[in-house]
Amino acid sequence: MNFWLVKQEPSKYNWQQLVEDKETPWDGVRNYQARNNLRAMKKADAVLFYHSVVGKAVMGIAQVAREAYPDPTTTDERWVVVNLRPVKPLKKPVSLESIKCHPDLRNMALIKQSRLSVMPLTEAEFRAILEIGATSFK
DNA sequence: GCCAACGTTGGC
DNA sequence: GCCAACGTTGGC
Repeated sequence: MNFWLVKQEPSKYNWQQLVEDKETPWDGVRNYQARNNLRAMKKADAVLFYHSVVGKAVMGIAQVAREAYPDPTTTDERWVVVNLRPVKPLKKPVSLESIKCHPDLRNMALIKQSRLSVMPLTEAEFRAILEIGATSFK
């Protein structure tokens, strides 16, 4: 299993909407690096959902329900989406501030490359965030 | 609202 | 292929 983090401004699409939708295509990615990460996602990979700009916190755990396929919101064949499904919310959202304070998370792409919207995590990073969020995950 | 970081575009 | 100009993202 691989570990990922996706981010979105909650005013555009947020964790609560994902919970209500049960499953959603992660569309609109228009950046090659992020696109390549989407392509590398495998079914059942774990994906943290981060709210950027407003909230600035990891809200919950999702999983890949469907691997990359062409983005239905464009005819441009360069772009792809995956489907995400909510797994569980974090007991406590993990703020950007607390991520920055954690010694094992200082090298996360979230911090080093703040504009990237889809990024891989190491398992250690994934586990550390769950620990801060007081949330278990098998 | 500002600005740094970064990506894209287009002229040469 | 280089680089200036411009646009976007996202933290502060």
